Amino acid sequence: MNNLIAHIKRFVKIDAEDEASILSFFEEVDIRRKDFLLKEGQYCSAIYFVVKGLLRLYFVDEKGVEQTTDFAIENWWLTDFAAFDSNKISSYNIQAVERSTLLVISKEKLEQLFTLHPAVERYFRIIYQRRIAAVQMRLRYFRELSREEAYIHFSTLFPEFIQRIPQYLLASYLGFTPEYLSELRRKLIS
Amino acid sequence: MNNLIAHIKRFVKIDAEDEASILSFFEEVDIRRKDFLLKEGQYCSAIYFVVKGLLRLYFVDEKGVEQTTDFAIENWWLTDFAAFDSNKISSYNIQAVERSTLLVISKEKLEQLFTLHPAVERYFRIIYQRRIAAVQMRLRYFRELSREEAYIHFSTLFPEFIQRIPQYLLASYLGFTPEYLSELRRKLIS
DNA sequence: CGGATCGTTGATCAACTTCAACGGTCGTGG
DNA sequence: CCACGACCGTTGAAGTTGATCAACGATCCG
Repeated sequence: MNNLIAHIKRFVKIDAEDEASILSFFEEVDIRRKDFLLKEGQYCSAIYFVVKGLLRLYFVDEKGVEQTTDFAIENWWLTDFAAFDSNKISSYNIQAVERSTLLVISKEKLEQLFTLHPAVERYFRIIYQRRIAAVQMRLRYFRELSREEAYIHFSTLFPEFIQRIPQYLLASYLGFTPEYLSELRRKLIS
Repeated sequence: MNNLIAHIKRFVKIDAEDEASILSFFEEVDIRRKDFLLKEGQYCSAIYFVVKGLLRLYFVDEKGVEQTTDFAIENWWLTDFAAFDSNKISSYNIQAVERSTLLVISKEKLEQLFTLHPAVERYFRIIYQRRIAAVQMRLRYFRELSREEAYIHFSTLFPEFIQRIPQYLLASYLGFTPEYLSELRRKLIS
């Protein structure tokens, strides 16, 4: 069975006969490493479900440095929510860190899907709620922990994830420079 | 007409005859300045809609310093989403900054309300989506701007809000010390 | 094999914190 | 209505954390 349907079923009940109808709203997309799903300056009218692979959301700051603000692995949804919600131009990029398989749905189709299958709207209400909880926790860690503690925390919490991404992306995600991460690692090994 | 109903109607259509039914799920609560709706160590089984007034969400860090992570003014929802969603004990406090009037609903009642009035679940899906967009933007400002720039940005964007809160709460919200904010203000005035 | 990409190292520097002390103001009880 | 105490904002000195810059080494991939 499809990953997405399995994920939806973790949160809401859907009839077996509705599964195909729900899936028909989505388009499956394969994307190579380093390819883009969204580039700064474009409208962001779709949301992506990661079936397999790894995506990142980043922006480029005024100094030209890429700042990674989100990752998405299997069973995660990703988009530039600010642009998606407001129908404005995005100032973010979405790029594949690994070769990835996605399910894509446009904003309009998603709204049609909600109307036809209210259970899916409930599913989104639930995963949105969990996401708000997750972001709240992340903001807290960012606030409460020093950079060193944040690195230790994150790398002990998600060791398998650390393996999948290059170090400079982790540094960017945690909000510091690759040089500093390098220094931290040396300090922590000894 | 009630504030909450007006707010819901900004996002979804509801029948006039449903308004009373929806409101009957909520309890109106008045709370004095400095009083608490939630204390660290309690379960957080309710969510609050601010009819009038101003709330803050904060935690106490390992040094004993209060860290304010959210404010809620009129027409905003507030809770500790991490604790609310997971049914775990909260590590946050919710306190009234001003005398406030709230509408309160428990998690169970909210779920009953969703089932009885799907339009309200749609309303929550929509405001959750906007909230995720807002938090994403906030995380970006936090990342992109220096403390000085963050202060300038915030105080020009929400001048009337700045009036309502003491300076040490603003410093806490922006993630720095009251002393540093004081220094910034002096520097910026001259 | 060759070039680009990624991680490392060390020196210098800026941003922000910490701590301690002081002055003003607000609200509350006498 | 006044006086007192708690709370809040300010100031300055010293200390930390993490950024920046430049250069080098390793590795991966075409």
